[in-house]
Amino acid sequence: MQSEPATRPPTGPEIADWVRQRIRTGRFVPGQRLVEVDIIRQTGASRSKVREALKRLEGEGLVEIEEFRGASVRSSTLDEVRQIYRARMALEGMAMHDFTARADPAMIARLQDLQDQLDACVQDRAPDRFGRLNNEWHRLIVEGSGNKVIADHLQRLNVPIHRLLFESFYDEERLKTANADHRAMLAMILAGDADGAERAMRTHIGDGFETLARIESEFYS
Amino acid sequence: MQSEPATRPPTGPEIADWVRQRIRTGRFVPGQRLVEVDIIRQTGASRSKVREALKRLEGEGLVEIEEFRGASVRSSTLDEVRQIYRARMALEGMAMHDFTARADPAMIARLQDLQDQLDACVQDRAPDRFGRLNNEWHRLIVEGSGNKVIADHLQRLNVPIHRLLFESFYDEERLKTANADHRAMLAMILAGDADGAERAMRTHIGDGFETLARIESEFYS
DNA sequence: GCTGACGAGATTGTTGACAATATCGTTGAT
DNA sequence: ATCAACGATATTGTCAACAATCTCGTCAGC
Repeated sequence: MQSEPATRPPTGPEIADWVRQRIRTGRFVPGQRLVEVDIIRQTGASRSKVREALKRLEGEGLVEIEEFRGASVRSSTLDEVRQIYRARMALEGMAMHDFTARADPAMIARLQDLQDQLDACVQDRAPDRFGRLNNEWHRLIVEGSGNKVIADHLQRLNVPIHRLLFESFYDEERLKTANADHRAMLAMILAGDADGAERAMRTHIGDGFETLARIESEFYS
Repeated sequence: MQSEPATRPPTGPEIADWVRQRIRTGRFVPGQRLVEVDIIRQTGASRSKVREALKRLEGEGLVEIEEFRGASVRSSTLDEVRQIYRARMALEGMAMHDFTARADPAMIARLQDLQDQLDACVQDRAPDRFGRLNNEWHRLIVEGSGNKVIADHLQRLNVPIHRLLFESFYDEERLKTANADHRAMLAMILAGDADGAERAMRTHIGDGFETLARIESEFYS
């Protein structure tokens, strides 16, 4: 980001992205304080923009701001992660319902294309690529539902997942079952079974939380 | 708010509340520009605080901020209101599900108490009071679900409903059916039927949107 | 009369300085 | 050695002045 020192200074949302990314990849760990001056030095932004970005991230629940102590990366309890997943089940389930009901042929084609690539990842045991394609799959459903309000709220429901957890999230077993879920949902979409697709999405996300919880309990034992 | 000129200046969130209220009660109408200096004069806050509040409200979707043109009250299309209600169906439905599953006796007692008061409102034809108690009823369900994440997101899902719409929202017919819904849900909660209660909540909110849409189409014809 | 350029005033965006508070090492008493 | 009071430094919160941009009335030219 600071490779070209002569470019325009970053805007507020860009700083927010920058911090978000660093939290996701584990360069900022839970509890770590986010000192404004450090972020200014590393990004070249002005203080107002940095403060604006931090406030935004506080709204997303990623950082915590205490008066006169500044921002620090929030560490969520397992129970809070459960609540986040519960909200995702509700919203993404609804998105799946509406996606199925609207069923644009072009969208379905894109979904099938993605599905083929996901199948390939399972065959090749490529968990990293699978993770990215998986994100795209979920985003496609949400965008395709045509509900921007739900899309907005889901964007703010990102779990502050640590790097170590992430790396072990997609073991071979999980990869297979997740992909099987995807294929089952695709079938229901093609059949126009909106209620069934919604239920499937909810259990799919619920299973994701179970997996995460299992890993976390192993991780801390 | 400025009745006592010697009190401490209002904080950011307080300004946000102040503006929110004025939008809800129709003193700020959709499209109206919110000039920073005016808000400063009327609330006694500093400019930074006002700007902070407006940014927050932009995040909630209540106001729109254009560069060098400032904030104005956003007017949502009927389709966007539909999306909002769709999100509320998903989240409040899930909240109802979890509330039923957790079923704290003290909470249920409070709910029954509220229900009695609502019944009285229907008898007395007191739509204003009914509206307030209705809000409380919904909030009780959400709080009682124990999911703060969902509670947070629902708080940001308030529809910018105009005063005129609001006044005709609770006609006698609507009052009766809404209250019947509430009583049916209470029965399901007592029976421990979480899935049924969730479905009932979803259709209840869906009906609310239908009513709103019907009024709006009458209003603009 | 109509149109477009122009400029004064109004409004928002940004920056930097200053105030308020926390942090942390130091010192001195017990 | 321990601990509390203190002070220097670091960090955040607030505000006011300045810069950038928009708005709208005015006026010259056609």
